[in-house]
Amino acid sequence: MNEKPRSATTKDRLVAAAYELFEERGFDATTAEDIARRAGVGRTTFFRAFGSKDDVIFPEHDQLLGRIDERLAAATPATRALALSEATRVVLRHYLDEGELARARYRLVGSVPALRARETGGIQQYQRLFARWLREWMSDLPDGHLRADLLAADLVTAHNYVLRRWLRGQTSDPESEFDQAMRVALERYQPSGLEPSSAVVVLRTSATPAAIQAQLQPLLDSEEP
Amino acid sequence: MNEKPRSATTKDRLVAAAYELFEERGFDATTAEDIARRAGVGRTTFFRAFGSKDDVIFPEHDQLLGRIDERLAAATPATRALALSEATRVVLRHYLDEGELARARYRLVGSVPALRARETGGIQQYQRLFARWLREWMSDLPDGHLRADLLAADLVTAHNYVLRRWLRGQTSDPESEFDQAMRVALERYQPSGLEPSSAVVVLRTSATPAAIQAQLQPLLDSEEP
DNA sequence: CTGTGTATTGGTACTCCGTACCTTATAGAC
DNA sequence: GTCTATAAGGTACGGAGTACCAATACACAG
Repeated sequence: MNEKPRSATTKDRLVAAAYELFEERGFDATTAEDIARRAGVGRTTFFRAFGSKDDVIFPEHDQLLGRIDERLAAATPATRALALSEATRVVLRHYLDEGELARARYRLVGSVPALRARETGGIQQYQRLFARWLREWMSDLPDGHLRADLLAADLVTAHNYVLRRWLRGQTSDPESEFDQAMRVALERYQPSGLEPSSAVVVLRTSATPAAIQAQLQPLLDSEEP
Repeated sequence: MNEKPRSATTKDRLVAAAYELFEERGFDATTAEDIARRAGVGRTTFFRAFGSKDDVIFPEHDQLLGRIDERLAAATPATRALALSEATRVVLRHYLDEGELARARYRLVGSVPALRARETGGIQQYQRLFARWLREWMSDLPDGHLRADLLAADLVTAHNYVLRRWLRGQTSDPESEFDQAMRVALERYQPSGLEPSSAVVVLRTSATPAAIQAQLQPLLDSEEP
């Protein structure tokens, strides 16, 4: 009852045709009919597959938002900092996996103001999702809601900082730059007034040593890689 | 050689007509011709005054950006924290002065996704302007560019936090909430690893005591109000 | 194989946005 | 008065997005 492979193929052909034409003649000079024709389908089919011309460039945000939400929902109070970092990493990995497609989108969005607005709208959705969880987690701190909004903005900004460096080809190791960026961003996440280098870990005494090790390892890895 | 009063009146009538119609029948159900007709002008005149239907809602961003840029350009190394706070306050004051108009825009933008995207695009412009200055000021710190981007995001986020509370009628003293929000946001602005409660002040020895007092007073005010 | 219901696609027509271009009118300059 | 410049209205056009209808492909029961 999901999508059939044939349907995915049609969408993929449309995306490929769109990127080709956008790079050939620019976004504004390309009509929806041009894209449809090159993909070998009718104009109607194009608008059925993508609600608008912009949507060809920005697909599947909803899916990413869902994965972030899942990751944050699974966090325990002791692992929240890690969950924030990992949820953000989900987005980074998505773009890294896209490879050249992500770079083509970056070039395109950078040259078309209308698409820029659309992209920042998508980014804002991530930020609001993070803020929703963080407000819940930090609501009893002084200025908790404000600090939650700030941390959400920092996470998204740190992500974009690393992503854009990678998109521009300014880094060959985005993952470790991302680790460092997350460390800086998460300086804001200090539930109590502890030293930045300390950590609070809560473990069930009934847990096996192996389980404890499994939970601790990623925390330690993210501290000193 | 600037605008004539008559021209301003026409634009004002169009803005008023647009807000009326948007609240009556909604944004999408209102055509550009409807607005022009109610304002008593032709459709062509509407598009000459505002480049698009969205522009009726978001005017004069360029002017605000210019004032922020001026304020930041005038900062000396010792007064940069204050300049950041004051530049952000320029934006807040602008919306406070608009009064009910700002609230009408807020209601409208909240209900029309297309306008939301447009608004976040404008916000992003502020953020990028702050980031441009901050990158210059912080470029020799470790992770300076990243920290500059984060602080820019924090300033904009803190501003929006207070502004939205005021727009929703959740505060009667936005200015002092803004002071507190700026204090929290500027925690990120620690050029060296000093205690958060300390400050670095550089003064010319040739300055008169009165001039020193004038420069110090706002800094002290923003520390402990 | 045939008939029937269903889902996907293509086609046509429509509204509206935004732009280009042309015409008109109003207001000074002389 | 005429001449010219500037603001305004009118018309026409291309393209986005929507609604609706026709055609075709497909599944499956009989």
